[in-house]
Amino acid sequence: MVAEPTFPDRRQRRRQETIEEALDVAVDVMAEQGVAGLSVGEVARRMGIRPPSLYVYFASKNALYDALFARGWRLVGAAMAPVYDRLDAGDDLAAMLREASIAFARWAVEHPAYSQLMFWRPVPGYTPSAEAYADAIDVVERSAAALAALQRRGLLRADADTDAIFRDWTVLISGVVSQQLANEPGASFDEGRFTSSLPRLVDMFRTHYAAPTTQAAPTRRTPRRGRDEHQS
Amino acid sequence: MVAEPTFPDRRQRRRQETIEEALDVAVDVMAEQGVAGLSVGEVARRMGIRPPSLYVYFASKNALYDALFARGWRLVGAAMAPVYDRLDAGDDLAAMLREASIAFARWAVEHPAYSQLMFWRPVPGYTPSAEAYADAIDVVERSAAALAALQRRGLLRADADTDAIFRDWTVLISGVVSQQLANEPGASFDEGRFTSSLPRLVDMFRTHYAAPTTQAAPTRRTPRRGRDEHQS
DNA sequence: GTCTATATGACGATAGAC
DNA sequence: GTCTATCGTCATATAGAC
Repeated sequence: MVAEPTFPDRRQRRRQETIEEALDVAVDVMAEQGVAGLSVGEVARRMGIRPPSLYVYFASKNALYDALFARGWRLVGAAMAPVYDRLDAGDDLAAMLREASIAFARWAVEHPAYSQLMFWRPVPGYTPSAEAYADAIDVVERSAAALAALQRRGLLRADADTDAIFRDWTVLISGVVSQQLANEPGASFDEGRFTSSLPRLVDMFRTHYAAPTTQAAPTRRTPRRGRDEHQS
Repeated sequence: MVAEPTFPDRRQRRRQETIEEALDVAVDVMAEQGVAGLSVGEVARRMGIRPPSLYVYFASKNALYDALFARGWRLVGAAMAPVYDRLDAGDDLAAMLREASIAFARWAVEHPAYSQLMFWRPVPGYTPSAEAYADAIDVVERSAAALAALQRRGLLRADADTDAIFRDWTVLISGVVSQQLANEPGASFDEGRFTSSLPRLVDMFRTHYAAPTTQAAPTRRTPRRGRDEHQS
């Protein structure tokens, strides 16, 4: 117990590397065999270890799915991060919506195995744990907050229900992703028949929800004050 | 071979009834265990027969999936049939689009097991056969034809690409269905958060694609003739 | 068409030696 | 942390008697 030969964090780093490798391999397997076709034995085989060894890192097969689910949402969240920044600062509504929709849909289409696990629930007996689900909620709420901010800043019409705007937004994106993954699975994002429709659909959304004023409301204090200045 | 004791078509009817029963039970199993969790043994168990007996009716498990896939598309096609009729005759674009979207989405949400098998591809190792796929194509092409007819009749704008209209339409519907099934699986069609957004989204679609003329073009021969009168 | 019996195999998961 | 060995379960599918 005293004077250990190796640093504990070094052990932990090795461990974490093995876990990451297992997850990478698992994604490959899901991509080839289908999400529900993932098997612990196949992952171990491809890693060059025996199936029981994997149980050192994952308590069960569902724990493996859970790690993949959480990792997927963290990855898509990371892919969206720069977009959120620009959404909070930019003034060009059309460009921002286009960029946001593309960032999400592109990631989803280019990571079909993750997407199917995250957006559909194709694995009998697996439900995301509360911990894994928290990563999903993070992304969803950041997206909802970004749209709500656009509305607060006067870029989206004030007379529309904030939740409805977001719900319609997710329907558009998930519709494109669903159709693309289901009906043209092999196609790239840039060449997909459905992903190609994304700008047009986003434009439809923007036309419907853009604030009537042509001039975007500035972020700074404005002439018309006294109202609308009371939120955190 | 001569003078059979029972009528062949009677035998065939019994056989067909057994097949239908097996499919009904299979849908129940998919609904409970997940689409990929369907097992021949479980179906047999619930029917009160032994697993090998099912192989008299279905050559393999994938043949069972195939029958379910085809049956699902025939069912949704039947559910849509009256809607197609009204689409071809009616003049109220908003009402027709609303009705069509609701008919499809309602069926999908109320038959989640079928829907997941038909719209997503959650079963490792199963791909619909060409025969089963033909039933899917029937429905898709009838829907596309119905929208194209609306455009030809002047209810949808002539300057929009016919394929694009249909693609956007399917994205809307499938987006609603996907989101509803994935995020609020238990909810009824009438109470679902996403299905409730359907009328609003369809209205967005209509606003975008409705022909600019406020007055709908009549179906009968009209003053402006000589053009547009040449289709089967 | 139904059954019993069985081939055949994969899977998830655990025990315990090293 | 890795392995061998193994348990137990479930699955699809076939052979052949009745």
